[in-house]
Amino acid sequence: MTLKEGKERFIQSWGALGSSWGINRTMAQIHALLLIAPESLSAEEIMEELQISRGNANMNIRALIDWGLVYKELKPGERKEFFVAEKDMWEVVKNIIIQRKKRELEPMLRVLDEISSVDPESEEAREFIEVIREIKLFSNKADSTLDTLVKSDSNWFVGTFMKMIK
Amino acid sequence: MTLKEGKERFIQSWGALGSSWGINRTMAQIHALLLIAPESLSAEEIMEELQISRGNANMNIRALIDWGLVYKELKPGERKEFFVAEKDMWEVVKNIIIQRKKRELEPMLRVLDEISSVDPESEEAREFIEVIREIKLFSNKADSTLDTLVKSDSNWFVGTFMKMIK
DNA sequence: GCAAAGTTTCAATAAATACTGAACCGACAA
DNA sequence: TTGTCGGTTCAGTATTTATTGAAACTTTGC
Repeated sequence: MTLKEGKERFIQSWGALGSSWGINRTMAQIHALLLIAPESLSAEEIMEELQISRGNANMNIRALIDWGLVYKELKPGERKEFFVAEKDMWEVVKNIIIQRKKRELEPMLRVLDEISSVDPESEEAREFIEVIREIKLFSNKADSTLDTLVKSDSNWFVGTFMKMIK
Repeated sequence: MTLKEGKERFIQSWGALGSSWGINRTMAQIHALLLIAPESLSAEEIMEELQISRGNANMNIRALIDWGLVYKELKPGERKEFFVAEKDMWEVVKNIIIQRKKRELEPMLRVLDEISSVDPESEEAREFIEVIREIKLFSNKADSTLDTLVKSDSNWFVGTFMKMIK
């Protein structure tokens, strides 16, 4: 397989993976492109490589920066911005966990709290409250487990975890 | 908050959560509806409750069964099928992990293997191979961690994990 | 102040995804 | 054999989501 084919395959697959996880294809592809880029790239280069418009590139690059997966790099003397991806996969996953926790898990926990307040006037209502309580319990546990996970370091994940739970 | 409002809020939020994770809104809503239903429901009842068509209901119920999140229940004497959700959240999460691992992580691992075979003829190619190698290493670790996770029981998650890693 | 180089925004549009509804299938009972 | 009750499928359509491209904005140098 040639380098060119390999790169294309990777970008395409990473894009597909993203889109089945609710991340738009282009955003994932830009991420892939930057992951394997030997140097930081400018918006122009990204547009060129992926055949996308300026607006699209800009918005998705911003989103990647928001997620902490890509950094802006200002080269001295150059007026335009360059972008590099975080290459440490543990950092990548940690940032994704942090963001999704904040954007999805936490709002869900708030909803679960709110709806716990239905009047327990009927048997059905009491059963509803109970189901919600269990989901809440589980979600809280997940929430704090993820917190701990995010605080721990890469080594822990790569090395210790497997032994510990065996 | 009334029971009706609470249920609606839950179904709506669960649907939204699903759609940000690449699961279609209706599928997540049916799941939510079944999670809080005091009894198993027929396709008709689901259609009625969520205001969706027969075809839509049918396809998404099948998908939920595929994922192991919903069971078919045949009531004696009744001709039609009824559906119940798996209520144990740990089982729910486990099944989702199993499915997504199979559908997304494993194919990705295969792609990473394939593209490891690019000719290391240039310096750039060697760098590419190295980046891919690291991603592969990390993904394999994630893969086996998830395997272990799935094999362990609910108690482990709810009870022991937190203490262990502190 | 003005032009050049670059970035951001967003309304219009394209593309992807989900949904509908009608036709079809199979099991059963009369 | 025919009719009924449900389940399944899928082409056409609707809805949602992503993308484009042009205008507006910002920064910098002259």
